Amino acid sequence: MAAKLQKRAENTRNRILEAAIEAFSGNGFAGTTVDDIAERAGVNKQRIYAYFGSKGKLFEAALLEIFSRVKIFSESAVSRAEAEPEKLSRIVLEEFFRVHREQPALWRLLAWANLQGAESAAVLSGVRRKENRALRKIFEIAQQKQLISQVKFENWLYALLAISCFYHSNFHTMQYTHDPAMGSGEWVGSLLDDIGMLFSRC
Amino acid sequence: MAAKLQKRAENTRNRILEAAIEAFSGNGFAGTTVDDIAERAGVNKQRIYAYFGSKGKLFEAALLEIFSRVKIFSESAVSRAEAEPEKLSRIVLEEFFRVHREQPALWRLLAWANLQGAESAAVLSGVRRKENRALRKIFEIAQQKQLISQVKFENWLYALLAISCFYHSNFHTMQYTHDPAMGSGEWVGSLLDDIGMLFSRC
DNA sequence: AAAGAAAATAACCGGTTGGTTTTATTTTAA
DNA sequence: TTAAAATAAAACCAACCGGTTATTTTCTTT
Repeated sequence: MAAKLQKRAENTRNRILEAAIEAFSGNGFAGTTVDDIAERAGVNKQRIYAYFGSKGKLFEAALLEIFSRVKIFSESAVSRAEAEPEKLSRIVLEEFFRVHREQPALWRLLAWANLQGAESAAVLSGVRRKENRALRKIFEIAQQKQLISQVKFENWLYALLAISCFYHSNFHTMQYTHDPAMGSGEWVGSLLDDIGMLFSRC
Repeated sequence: MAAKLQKRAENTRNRILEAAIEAFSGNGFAGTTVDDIAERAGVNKQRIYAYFGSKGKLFEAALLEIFSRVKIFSESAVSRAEAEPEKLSRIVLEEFFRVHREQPALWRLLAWANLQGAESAAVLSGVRRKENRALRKIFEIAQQKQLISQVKFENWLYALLAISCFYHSNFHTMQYTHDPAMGSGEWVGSLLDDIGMLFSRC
């Protein structure tokens, strides 16, 4: 870890990280060259090794960085959920869809990392714990009010994460194997309606 | 397309396809070398170009091949569903989990293909149409019997596909960002229970 | 303002790998 | 026997990781 960087160095480091997110997200680890990252960042290649040590460690840094950049749950969503707790599942789902649409680098980097195996994933240890705890509280309140059926929080959240992430991460192939209309806004709307219905209290 | 190959040639072609599935599934397109595939297949590298033309076309062939090898729905599952149609969602979900566990090459190749963009996905055009139709019939019968709530078949199937595929394709990272216990059999059992509950009629 | 430290660049290279093609030769099947 | 199938070996050219060295620019401290 670089102990104390000057402002300029910090800026260079950030530009490298930003470029790494773009490049790795787009082409994966094996498909990305260090030269490409250097060029995107407008930085000399040697700086990459100076600040991150190796291509592999840069990938891990990029993976960690994307999590710190992406807020998975907006303030406005929280207030919506507090105002209409009976629509909690639908609101959360909409948020997840929005995040994945706006920040494709998130699901893409995750997908690359998972395909590569367990190694690079370890940097994510404990990430998102705070957000999950906050969401759990809202969930439990809604459940106490009998607005959500008696399922475990983990399973409920897992399903919403899966349904939103999978849409983006399998978009291309699912158009051929599932439904060619998947790309339209109405399709997503109908999906959210139906899932929201299934997830509301029985 | 090779018009009429001798038995030996057919066998060689199949060995290449098998090796390509293994290699591409494990290391992705950029991470796999043609030499590696040739070695796995026990075949001269030149044969690959003779039968498939290029690394890219071989990838597409492997993607298509894995679909023809994987039956997504077993006979025994069909009979279970006919015997207990009220458990249809749970049965289908179990089947999907089983397929992805037994044939990781399926979700892996799909994940690589989706990350690469739209190009290689086009070979999948229409694949699985027959299976989807068969499943739709079972679904509609269960819905007429009021055993499943009034959601669209596409949305219902989409959710089950997402929940089962995402578990495997995001297993490593989700252990850190969601729940370290994800790997246990009880975890999956609990998930299937809860999803099955949510998806049964309200 | 000058000196010294930190940050960044330019340019190259060494060794390796990779996709694809070619040529010549050998094995197998009809 | 003859054609198809397969091998062996090399070659081409481009790209890539990681690192080095020498030089220049910028910042901080005195």
